[in-house]
Amino acid sequence: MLHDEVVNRIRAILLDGEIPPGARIPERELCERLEISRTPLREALKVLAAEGLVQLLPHRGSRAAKLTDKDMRDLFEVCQGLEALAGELACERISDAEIDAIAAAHADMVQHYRERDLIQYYRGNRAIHEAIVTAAGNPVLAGLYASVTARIRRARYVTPMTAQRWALAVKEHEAILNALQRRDGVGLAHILRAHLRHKREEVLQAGFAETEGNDVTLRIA
Amino acid sequence: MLHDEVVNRIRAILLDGEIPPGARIPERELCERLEISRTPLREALKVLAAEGLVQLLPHRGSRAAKLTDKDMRDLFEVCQGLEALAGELACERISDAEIDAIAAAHADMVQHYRERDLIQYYRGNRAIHEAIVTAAGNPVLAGLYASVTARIRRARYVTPMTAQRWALAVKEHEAILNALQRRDGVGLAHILRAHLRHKREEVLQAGFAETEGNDVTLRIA
DNA sequence: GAGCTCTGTTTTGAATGCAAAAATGAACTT
DNA sequence: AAGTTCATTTTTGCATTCAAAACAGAGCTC
Repeated sequence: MLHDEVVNRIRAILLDGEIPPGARIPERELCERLEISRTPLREALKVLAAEGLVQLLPHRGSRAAKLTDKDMRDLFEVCQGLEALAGELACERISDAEIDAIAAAHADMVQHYRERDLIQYYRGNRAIHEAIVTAAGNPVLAGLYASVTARIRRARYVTPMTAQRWALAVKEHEAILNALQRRDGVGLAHILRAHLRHKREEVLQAGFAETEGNDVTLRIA
Repeated sequence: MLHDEVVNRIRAILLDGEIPPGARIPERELCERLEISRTPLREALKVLAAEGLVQLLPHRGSRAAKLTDKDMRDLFEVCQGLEALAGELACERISDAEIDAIAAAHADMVQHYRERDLIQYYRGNRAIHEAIVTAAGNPVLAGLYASVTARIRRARYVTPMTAQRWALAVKEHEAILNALQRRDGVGLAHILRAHLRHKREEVLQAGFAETEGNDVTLRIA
């Protein structure tokens, strides 16, 4: 198994919440499961620590990173900035074919909204945002975006998605698609910022906080 | 020696250009120099690879990453976005004391400009930009910024800093300080973007490209 | 009975050893 | 002489080993 693959598999385990935030990472167990020895496992853990997904405590092993409200806020803030930048760049560089693909994904997502299928809706949502970042044509940006969204997503949350909020989100997405089609970079950046600000408010208002007593209620498998 | 320290020392070696871009990283030699064995060294190299400073080639060792024109452009683009975001946030959160400190650093830098001391000027310049990022009060942002600027700086370049360009840069810095003092986030973001765009143009126009034949002329020790 | 100390166990972090892959280079072919 | 092939050397990547640090728990002190 290649180094990157080891990193990705452990990342997936963390993102899936299989090792909950704050929990110790069982070195020996993971070694057996991935059928590797401690050396490559530890290399991967250091990489993930640099990414912010794992916390290393000298002589006390590694734990799955636990996010505070502040961390979450910071991550959203940066995510906003990155998406806004991606939106602007995407408008300059996106091809008609890419716009069509995003329009299709958007229609798909709206359909899931109509069916009130939250999971599929989220999936479609994510695909659109990722497509915009990809369309920006900047791998450095894409890399940072992936790292930030991974950390956010790792804290699996379910916001109490009210009908109003959901409707608003869909409306915003329509505006996003519209701005893209008009290739209105500045407008798109603004909409994306507002969109994420709303998302953040939802999440934080829902009482996100990965503290001892408060992390079970909001987590889904 | 602690893990992070190993990473930092190797990072410093790379940033200092002691191992030029594209060059093989001599594992054995570095081990002797840092007085560590291969295990911790290799852990550090994987971390630096995740950061983008080192390139790992399976079964062929690691090399100091080499940046193309495109990489450089991408890095500057992201850097612009991050600084603009930092500027906006800083205006919301910066304390009077921090503003005073930046004003002092600015005066210092202007003095170096008057003395035409480019090295000191660059140093002061960097300190101001870093202070703004710090003032944004967002460690996630600060971390990404550090990673991006490290990669940019690693490609040590000397742009043919003409009198006009230098004067313009100083003028822009005055506007930056001014916007900060007025706590004009949007304005500051704009100025920072323009400032970095100019910087990028300088660097790229100067013919940056870490290709085989073209990497000596522009590098300083 | 609460708290401290000391000892045995576990776990961590790093050095070493070993198998496999790549680089080197000498001999050979054309 | 240029290119190819094969054996030798070097380097890489990982498993294992080893010392030191943290942990756990029994016994001791007060």
